[in-house]
Amino acid sequence: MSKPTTRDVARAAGVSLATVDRVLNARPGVRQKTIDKVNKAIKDIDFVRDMSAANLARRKEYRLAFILPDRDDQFIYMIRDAIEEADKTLLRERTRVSILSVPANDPYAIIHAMENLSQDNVDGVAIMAPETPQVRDAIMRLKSIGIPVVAFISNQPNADCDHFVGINNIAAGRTAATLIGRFLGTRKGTVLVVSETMQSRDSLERRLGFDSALSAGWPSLLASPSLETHNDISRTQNAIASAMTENKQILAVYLMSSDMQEAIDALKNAGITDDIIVIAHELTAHTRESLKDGLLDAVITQDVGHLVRSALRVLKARVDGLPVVASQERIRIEIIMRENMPESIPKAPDFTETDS
Amino acid sequence: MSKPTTRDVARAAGVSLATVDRVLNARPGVRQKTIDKVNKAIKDIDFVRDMSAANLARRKEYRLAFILPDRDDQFIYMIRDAIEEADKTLLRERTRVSILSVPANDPYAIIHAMENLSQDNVDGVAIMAPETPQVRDAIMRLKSIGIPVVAFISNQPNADCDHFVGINNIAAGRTAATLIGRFLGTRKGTVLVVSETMQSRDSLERRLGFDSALSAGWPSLLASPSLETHNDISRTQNAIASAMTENKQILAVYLMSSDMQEAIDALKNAGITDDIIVIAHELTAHTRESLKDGLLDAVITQDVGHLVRSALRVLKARVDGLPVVASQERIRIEIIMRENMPESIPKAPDFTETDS
DNA sequence: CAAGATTTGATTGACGTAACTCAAATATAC
DNA sequence: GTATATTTGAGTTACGTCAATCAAATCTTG
Repeated sequence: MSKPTTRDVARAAGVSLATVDRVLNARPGVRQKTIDKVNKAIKDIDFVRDMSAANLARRKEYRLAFILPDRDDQFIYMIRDAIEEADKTLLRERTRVSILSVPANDPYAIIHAMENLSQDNVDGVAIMAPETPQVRDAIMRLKSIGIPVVAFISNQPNADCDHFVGINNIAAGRTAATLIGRFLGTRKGTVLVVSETMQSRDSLERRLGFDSALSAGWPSLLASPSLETHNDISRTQNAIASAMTENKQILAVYLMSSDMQEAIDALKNAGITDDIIVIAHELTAHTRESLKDGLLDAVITQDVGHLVRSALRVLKARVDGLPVVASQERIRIEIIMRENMPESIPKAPDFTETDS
Repeated sequence: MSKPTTRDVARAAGVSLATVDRVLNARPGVRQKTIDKVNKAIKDIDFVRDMSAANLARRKEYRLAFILPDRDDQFIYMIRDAIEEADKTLLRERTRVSILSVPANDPYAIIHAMENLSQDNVDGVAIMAPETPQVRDAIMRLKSIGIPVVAFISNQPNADCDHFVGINNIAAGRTAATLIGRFLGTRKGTVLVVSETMQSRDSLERRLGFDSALSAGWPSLLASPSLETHNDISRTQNAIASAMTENKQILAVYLMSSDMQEAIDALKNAGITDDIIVIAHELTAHTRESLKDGLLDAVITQDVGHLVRSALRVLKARVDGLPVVASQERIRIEIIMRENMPESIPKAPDFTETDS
């Protein structure tokens, strides 16, 4: 006996095909009693709706969009690449993925971009943005008009997003502290903490996790106040140089934001020695190089490909009203050292069929 | 302009729909000249065949199978669970996944199981088995009758598998050595290496990576010869107990095989102290517990859900003659410490639709 | 150049679901 | 009880591809 179809459901429930369709697609005009009858029949005969047939018939296209800051940042570039690759591969699954770049320094640009989104633009949105009341309101608007929204990399705990695709930053901070603590053993001294800004929730959470793990596990190590670089090269140079010369007790450095190439350069210029532990976030071309050099001792990272695909899967599931597989959507906190650094992955394959 | 269909291809190539179909599905009776014409048209108008429609029309089911050892092992259990979960979720995509358990101690059982496989059983196979000439031959037979095969967790470099789904075990060994080296700093002493067996390629590779990284980075640390437990509890107890008492210089222990609960128990019984670093493989209920206890300092692991899904994706792509997305199929070597241990994930959701 | 073989065209009915219409049946209100 | 609103049935067309048939056109070969 082959797989049951909607026809079988109709027969089992003693209703017509039209009614089954109404129930399956949550169309109005069906009594609760009938709905229950149909659902029972679905369970009884173990019906699972054939998504390929459904999508075919529905000739639906999933139009999904990412809103990203237009920062000039290796990490953002990697995300872009991953999105473009995903767009290519998902073409055959009737899914189009687009990127909306918004100026990172203009807090209203993102609001305007989001205001232009509606049902006839887009079916789902992934947002990477700092948490502000305006962004929250814009997210709420999208949700209210029935567009699923996921928070991407930066969480938006107060906007009621459908999902958060990203790592637990408190745990990431704890991990950084643990690595530094274990690498330093019983030595006594200071850990210099550098962040692009402490305005963002991500930084605050990392700092929180870092401090709690460090003080709990390695009381002999003292974390410095957060040195903020604000994306300003000369400022970064000066601040780090003076921090390194003033404080001779610095045994480790925690670079809390992503792709802090200026800070790494500054450390080099300040004549940092090999025995000082340096930990950074996100494996990019830059951090990869510094890991090889030995300047960086470990990088805490998340897989951008996985992030992007996870966001797309979740959005698609939301659009279809399906549950998500929680275990698949957990983004892992990865620890990369020189010894387990993956080789650079070749670019996306081309999609000429390889029939023979 | 919406997505091009076979009809558009036919028009662009100046041939009939039937011919396009013949070319697309590699049916005989088409001149090379015409084939080229059609392929050019496909490229020109950027046609991608709609797999859902194709599968629907073809009413094809993907029947995929995993061959697993029936070891009584938490890691294997986790793999089983992941496969069953995948089977449930893939039901709606006309994919059935089955598990063939073969006795781990009987080297011929797997051969017999594989001999029973043919085109009318299965469309693709993932094999987790030690590398033997018999297994290699059986894989070659499957390949020769057109069934894609991937090596699962244990590589089969001499059988010409379509893919290897698993981690680079040399890199895993290197990672273990690096963690131990960095955690111990400049201390001098011995690292006890324990493996279930050294017969398997996995163990050999891990050992290779471990030794090379340890001797290169931490010449003050000496790795012991591999202590083999052969899945024998009392033997494990005795061997570890005597190793620990005889050699007072043991600063670290590397448990090279998966789920070595007996070895962990033996270490406990031998009165292992907190300052001895212990590293194990695979995050299971057991190792998770020992991480919490503080007995284990780190676990090197691979995500079973990812492993299973990756194997299924690759097999499906092979069946369809499509390329795989390399970056998505890279299995990561994960480092888990107490501080970044993911909470236990709730079991698979049930699949009652959540339309509202 | 005829006979046969090969290649191509035109057409049709699946596959399982969606979306729509119109009519018929049933429920609810007054 | 009738009038009205709500719920259900029956039927149709479409989605993009596959698979098959049969006829027509085009190539080979001697």
